Formats: sequence, C-alpha cells, structure tokens
Amino acid sequence: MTTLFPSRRVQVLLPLPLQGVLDYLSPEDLPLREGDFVEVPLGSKRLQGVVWSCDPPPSDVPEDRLKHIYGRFDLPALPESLMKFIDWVAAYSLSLPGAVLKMAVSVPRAFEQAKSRTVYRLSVGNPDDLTAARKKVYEVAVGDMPLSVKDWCDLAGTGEGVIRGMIKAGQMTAVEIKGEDLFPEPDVTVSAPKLSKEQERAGDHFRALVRRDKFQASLLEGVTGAGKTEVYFEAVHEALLKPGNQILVLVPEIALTAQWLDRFRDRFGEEPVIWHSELTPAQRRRAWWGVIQGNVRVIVGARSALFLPFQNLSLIVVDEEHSPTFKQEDGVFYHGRDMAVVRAHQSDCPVILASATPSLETLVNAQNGKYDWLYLGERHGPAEMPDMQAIDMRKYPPASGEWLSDPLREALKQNLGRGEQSLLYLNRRGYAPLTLCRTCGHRIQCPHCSAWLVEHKKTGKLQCHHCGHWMGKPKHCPECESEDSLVACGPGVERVAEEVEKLFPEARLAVMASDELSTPAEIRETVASIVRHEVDIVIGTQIVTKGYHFPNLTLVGVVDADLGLSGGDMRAAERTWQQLEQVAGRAGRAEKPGTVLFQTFMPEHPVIDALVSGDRDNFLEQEANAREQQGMPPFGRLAAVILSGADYNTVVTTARQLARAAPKMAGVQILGPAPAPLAFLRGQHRYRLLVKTEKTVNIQNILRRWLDSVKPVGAVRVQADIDPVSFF
DNA sequence: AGCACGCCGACT
DNA sequence: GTCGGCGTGCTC
Repeated sequence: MTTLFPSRRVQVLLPLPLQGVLDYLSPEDLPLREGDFVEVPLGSKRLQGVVWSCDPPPSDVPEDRLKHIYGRFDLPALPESLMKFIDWVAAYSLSLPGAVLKMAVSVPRAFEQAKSRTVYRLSVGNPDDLTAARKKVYEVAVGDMPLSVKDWCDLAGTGEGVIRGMIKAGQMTAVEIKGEDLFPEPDVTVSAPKLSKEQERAGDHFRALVRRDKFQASLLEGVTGAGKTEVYFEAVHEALLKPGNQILVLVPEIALTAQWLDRFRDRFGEEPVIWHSELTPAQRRRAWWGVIQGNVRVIVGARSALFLPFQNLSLIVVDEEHSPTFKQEDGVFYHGRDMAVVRAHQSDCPVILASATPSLETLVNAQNGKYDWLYLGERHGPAEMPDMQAIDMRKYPPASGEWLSDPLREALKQNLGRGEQSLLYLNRRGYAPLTLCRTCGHRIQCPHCSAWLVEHKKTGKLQCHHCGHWMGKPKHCPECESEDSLVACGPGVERVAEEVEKLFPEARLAVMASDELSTPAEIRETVASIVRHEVDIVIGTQIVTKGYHFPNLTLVGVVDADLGLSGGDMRAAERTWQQLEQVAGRAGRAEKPGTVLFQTFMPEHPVIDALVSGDRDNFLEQEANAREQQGMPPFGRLAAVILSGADYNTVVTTARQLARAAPKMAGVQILGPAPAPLAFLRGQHRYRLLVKTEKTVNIQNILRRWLDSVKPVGAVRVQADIDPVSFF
C-alpha cells in the first residue's frame, strides 16, 4: 500500500567511528535540512547526529528496517562549509567521517538548549521619585542593558533587597535570556600601534586580501622580533570591519600565552575567545555556541579549532606555522596547518601562515608563487638581530659531569656583571636522561616503552617521558644488586641549573620546563617575574622558545646544539635549525644588543653554519634539493602505515603480510616494514611501513586498496598517517 | 564507540 | 554442572 506522503529517507552521520552514514526515516511532520542536528535510535541507544543528506542514493537496507528520527534539536544547522570540510578531511586522512564529525561536535551538552536566565531592565518613569539607593542603581545603568540581580548589586554596590524592591515596584522589568551569555564584540576603534614601513606594507597587502574576500594563501615571514603579530592583527582588524565576519587564529597549543593574550587585548579591547583542550566543559560549550550562532568574531585556538562551526569564516591565521605541534597523531591524523589552507580554500577566504622559520613546505609554495610572500627583515623598534657564535666543544671540553664550556661560563659571568639576563636552553626535562649501573652497565628502562627512564632529582623519581611510568630512584642496581652504583648520565635542565648554582651562587635562577610549571598561572607568574627582572639566569626547555618577549635578555646559551641532529628523520636538520633560530630570537629584543652561543661538537655542520653565518637561504636550498632528489615531500608524497599491538609476533606477521601485498606500480615505492622509532610504546609494539609516491599519484587510493586487501590478524591496529612529520 | 552474541577456564 | 573472560560483529 502506498501512502500519500511517503516517509522521507535521510542519511544521518553519527559522531562514531562507523563505516559511513546511516539511513533513517524522517517523520512526516518534521521538515529536515542537511546539517540539522537530530536524535536517532541506534540499537538500544538514543544518539545525536547530523543530517548528512536529504536526497540519498538508493539504499541496500530495505525501507521496513529503517527507524524513525526522534526529533530535531533547536539550534542552527551545522554549516555546509564544515560538512564539506569534514568529508574532505576524512577522505584525505583515511579516517571515518564519523570520527571527524566527533571532533566537531564533542561539546558537552552541545545539543541541549541552554537553560534560560532572567535579567532585568530598568523601566523607571521619573528618576526624581526614586529613593537614594534606587537612584544609585539608576545612575550606574549602561543604556538599557539588562543585567542579573547579582550584576546590578555588584555594579551599584547595593544589597539584593534594593533591586528586589525595584522589581516589585515595577521599576525593573524581567527579560528572559535563552542560551549562553554573549561574548563582547572586539573593539575596532582602538588606535593601531605605530607600524614600521615594512610592517605597514605587509599589513596593507593583507587588508586588501581580506577586502577582496577570496581564497589566497600567504606566507608572512619575519625575523624573530619583527612584529608579525601586529601585522596579522591588521588583517584581523580589516575582517572585523564587516559585520558577522568570523576570524580564526591558530596557534601551537603551547603558544597561547598570557603575553599573546595581552597584546590582543591591547589591540581589540577584549580578550579573544580561546579554544583548546584544557577548557572546562562550560567554557567549551559557551565558545562552541558562540561560534555556531555567529556571535564569536575571533577565535584563537589550537588545531582542533579548525572544526568549529563557523557561519562566516573570513580569515584564517596560522601563527608559528612551522610548529610540529600542528600535527595531530592520534585518532584522526592530520596537519593543522595544511588543513587550515584547505578550510580557507573551501570557505573562499584568505589564510596567512606566519613564522620566523617557515617550514620547507610553505617556503616552496611561496617560492613557486602559489602563496603570496611577505617578508619582514628588520626587528621592530631599536632592536638589532643578535650576534651568533659557535663554541667548539672539542676545543673547550667541560670537566666530566659538567656541561658548560669556559667561553659560555665567561659570557654568563660578564652578562651577570652587567646586570643583564641570560637564558640557557636545553631541550631536555629532568636531571639526567639516563641512569646507568657503574658495576654491571645496566641501563634503567621503561617497562612499557623502548626508552630510558629520566631522573628527576627534585621529586626523587625516575620517569618515562612517553607513558608517564615512574619509580623511586633505587639504592641498589635492579640487575646486579650493587649498592650505590647507579650514576646519572647526561644533562637535563635540572642538572644544568645545579651547575649554574655552583658557579654563580648569588645569581637568581628560574627553571622553565613543562613539568616544573604545570599550570598556566605558574607559567604566567614565572614569565612575569622574568620580565620584572627578578631573575638573572633562565634555564629552560622547548617552552621558552614560544614567542616570549623578555626585554632584558641579552645572552642565550644553547647547551647542546647537536641534540636533535642525529637520527634518520628527514626533517631533523630543518627542525633543529627552526628550534635554535627561535631560541636565539629571545636575545636582544629591546635596546641592548644580544649574543647567542651554540655549544657544539660539529661547528661545521650545515645547521650550525646557517645559524652562525645567517645564511639560511643557502641552508634551506640544500635541504630542499636533498628532498627533491629523494622524491620526498613537498616534491613527492609520503604516507606511513603504523601497526601496533600488544603481541609482538602478530604485529610483525601483519607487517610482513602487508609488505607482501604491497602495490607494485610505477611511481610508488614501499619502504619497510621496520620497527617504528619508538618500537615499544605504552605496552604496544609498533612497526611501520612508508609509502612514497610521485606528486601526481593519488596516495589515498593506493593506501585504501592496499589496506583493504589485508585482513589484520588478531588485535593489531593498522593506522595510516598521510604526510607524517614526526616519524614516531 | 557501545553492546550483544558466542565459545573455553575456575568456581559453587 | 554454571559464571564469566573479552574476541568478533553489528548498529539504519
């Protein structure tokens, strides 16, 4: 029997790692659009999902097996541009669309209507009739803005009784507010800071791009301290001039610093709305709602902010675009910088990639004209670029158990004498990276990972930096039982701090490492005390490299410039150069000139040479040539296949099976299988294969066909990683 | 992701 | 003889 109005079949995407969309029937009285948030039955559960298609192709599931949608949620539909982006990311990264959707809607109580609140608006007839206390309330009112009872009390400095009395007397009227509190609009009338000529030129260029309102990627390259932030703020400002425009600024998670937020507030009057993994559920929900309702104008966030439901994305900025932290390596594997370009393309808006040390990928795109290329060659204000020198550690070897050479000690002493600040950089947390038994040679290793346990003297623990496993430092060797035979090998920041303390007992030290400063408030306080010049020598890891501005800092000493140069990673040299250039950039950012000293055993290495001579163009050209010759990205395509599982043998068997089934075709090369660099991590054995193809080959299609052709035995996870960066 | 169904070890 | 281990497989 045919019904007059047959039920409509729609496809719903659920935020689960299911193979695809599921078909449902929409109730006849429920008009649905693509992007609508709906609740559907799945098995015995009620789940929230998104209508992905209202006009689906024929299904192989018979209609009488389809279930009905329960209902639609009362919130704006998922914007079409985000749906497109989710599909694209899933296809590109070889992950399931549902898993990508999950990143976009993993917001606590996202679908529930926010409970309403009651606020009160003044409705006074004649203010002269008011009592003194009520008159006070009348006077503090801002326009006819409604406020909560508590806000009125705080603002007028009065008790609740006064307000309640006014409500009763009809001098205030209740207004019901639905949804989350709105965010304040950024202020576009704040006067811009004085820009240098070259900043102005770049800023004008970006303003024009924003006004043109079309896709265009640009590289904003500028030496450390050149004032890139102020330049892209010009673009943000221009975008804000058009009502409804939304702007996304992506930063590496670690760079969301108090200093950055202060600069934003200085330029736009308000703190920006921020988005990162540490937000509380309430903050997350409020920000997400603000974005989907179009109320949030500027979001500053970590890579996951790419998946926010922007209604009208008009500009994306990727700050520190070279940063490896833009690469996500769990769940859905993607590179935030690359996906930002795709998102901008799909939203047809400009994207600005900013860095003092651009990635090779981005530089190549700038060189071949795909990206606009804006360059800032001068430091802002009176600051000059620091003087950089290598210290040959073969000539000045420190005594055993010490890590600072005589020239570096001398420089520290002089700087201290001048009352200026110094920074010692060593990208190694803890006291010592390895604990060794003097008697039997045993090295204390993590039981869950192929890594040494790192000694942390402050806490008296030996700790794994990959899985968090720890033990108290034993008195006896766990292998040969010898007493007091365990010795610390190599330096970490704690150990360097110990040496500095001995050398300069009167100096005020601060150690900056992620495990010393766990909360943002602690980091904020330490940074502030350095800026206030309450610290003479800072000893820090990675976290000091990220955009801090310490005006009194004039000497940077890199304790081990060679760290990171070894290993088979094709990006090792590039990344070391970026890191050291960034640390070096902390020196001499104000009036006083800066000096940077690199302790190295290979002063002739291209990386050290590029730093010292300042000839980075030559260095990067060599790197690019090497990659081009090897057909590596960005000149070819690369993907990794990572197999992991608790049982070593099944992992290896699956890896070999995959290798046997490897596609054999022109322009495609399979490398491996080989143990992944961390062959054992969190109790999982890991093997890896690499797929290298020519640029014109669709590497996703090849991987899909290949991986589908092999059925993994047992509990082995097979994960594809398109454009891998870490090789871990 | 859940959750159910389904075949092999130590307990009343 | 049963309770339960979590291995495979399905959910429109």
